[in-house]
Parts: sequence; structure tokens; C-alpha cells
Amino acid sequence: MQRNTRQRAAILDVLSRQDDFRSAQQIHEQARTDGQGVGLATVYRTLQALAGAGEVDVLVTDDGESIFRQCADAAHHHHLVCRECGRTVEFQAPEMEEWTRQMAARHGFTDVHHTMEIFGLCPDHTAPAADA
Amino acid sequence: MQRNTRQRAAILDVLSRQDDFRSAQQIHEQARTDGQGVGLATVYRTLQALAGAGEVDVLVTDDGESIFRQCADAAHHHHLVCRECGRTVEFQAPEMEEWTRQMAARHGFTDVHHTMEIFGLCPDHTAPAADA
DNA sequence: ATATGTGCAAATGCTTTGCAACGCC
DNA sequence: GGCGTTGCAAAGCATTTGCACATAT
Repeated sequence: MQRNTRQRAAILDVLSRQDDFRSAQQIHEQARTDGQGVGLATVYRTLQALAGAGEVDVLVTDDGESIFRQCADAAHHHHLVCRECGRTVEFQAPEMEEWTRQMAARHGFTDVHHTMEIFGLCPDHTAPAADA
Repeated sequence: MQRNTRQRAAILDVLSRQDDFRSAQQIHEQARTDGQGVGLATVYRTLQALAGAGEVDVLVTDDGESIFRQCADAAHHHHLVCRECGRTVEFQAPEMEEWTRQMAARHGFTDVHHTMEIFGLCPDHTAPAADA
């Protein structure tokens, strides 16, 4: 049901060599650069499938763009992401998990999931001094 | 510099009577229903201004849509939101604030901000039993 | 052989913007 | 009166989809 196409391999290849969160368009361009051209629609479709299968993590940026990453940790975790270059640090927050679960339960919410991501500028992209 | 127009008042009015997170389009429609028609572009522009001024909170849903709400607590806080109706519970997580700050600092990230929202189904919208 | 995947281009949906008319201060 | 504001419609963007063609199994 899930075929082994050249395109799929190309996308997985880009993902496996990418340590940062990247948009579909960036991944598309990268595959293209690697000489493994893939249609943009295919990139979207494949990423969607991978995300659905839990093989890649998806984050929605403040401006509504989805960015993807093949994470090292298969378990549930969160991210510290550079909003400039996508550089990422994975981390877990077990206390938090429990905490949010209780919060949801206390208010009778079901089928919950939470987002908890930290966006900032990594050491290499610290904001230029805004000297007047 | 910020004028008192009928439109602005209409939008603020809708917001003040709205306890849930709503999209710009929903707010636009509501104003319209209230007999206080406002152009959609104006709604977007006004919400953007209000958000920038910190007078309303903005959340980005999983599908990239922005939803707005005039929050009771002016201080930094988080939300438990019903993904079906927008119903919201505000809450704070002081331990978390400190926690994320340290996490960012430890990795040399600056100018950070974090998102931490819980999405689920409120008691009134619990998923229909998926009985086979 | 056949269902699935792919590519293109058109369509979608949210949001932004150009520009002339409008109205607060 | 002047400058921010509004409205409309067009433009912009990321993403999705229809459909004919290619291809993995």
C-alpha cells in the first residue's frame, strides 16, 4: 500500500540528512538541488503521509507555515527551534505532560494534545544589536 | 494615531462579548450579524493591530488559521482550547516559564518565546463514540 | 495488469495590499 | 484640512486537488 518510489526515497533522504525543521518548499528545493527532482505536490503529499505515520514531526510556525523534521526520538517530545535557521534541540518535559493531562481532565476536556515549543534565535543567529 | 472609528468599536464589541477563540472571518461575520458590518480587510487589520498592542491573544491552529480572543488575564498565560467551538480556559504555569527559560539559556538561544496550548474537545463536544 | 504515486496546473482558503473614497481629530 | 481608516477587489502564499500519465508490485 505504500510504494517504494524514487521520489519517496529522495524526500526521505533529504529528511535524514537534515537536522533542522524545514518547510515543504525548502525540502522540495533541496531534493531538486540534490539532483533528485520531485514535484512540489508530491513533496506535500509525502510529508503529509509521513507525518500521519508519525515518521516526521510537524510544527506550525507563527505565520502558519508547516515545518518538518525527522526526529531522533521516536517518543513524544518537544522542541527548541531557531526561528531563523530551523536549528533544533529536542527535549522532554515529563512533569509537564502529567500537568497538562490533569489540567485537561479537570475541565472535562477529552482527546487532547498539546503544543509546547520554544522559538528563539540560536547562538549563530542572535539578533543584530539594535543600537540606535 | 489610533482613531476611534465605528468599525474599531464594532470589532472590540464583538471581542468583548466573545469568550472563545474565534477566527477573523468568524468575528467579521459576527459583527455583520450584529448589524455592525465591517469590511473583512478591516477586521484583519484591526485584529493585527490589537494583537500587536497585546490587547488580544492570538493562537495559530494546526491548520495554520489564526484565532483571536480578548483575554481576561493581561499577564502571560496559556490556554486549554476546544478545537470544535473555541471554548477556552486560561491558565498559568509558572514552573514551566522558568523551565523553558533555562532550557533556552542552556543552549544559548536568545529572544525566545514559547507556545504551550492544549487543544481538545470540551465536555459539550466530546467525540462521538467510535463504536464499530 | 492494476492500483498507487506523480506532475502539472488550476483551484482553494486565509490573509495582505493597492488605491480611491471617507471620516475622525 | 489632513492623515489615518475603510472597502473593495485584486494579489499573495502555502497548500490541496483533478486528472492524465507513469510505475511499483
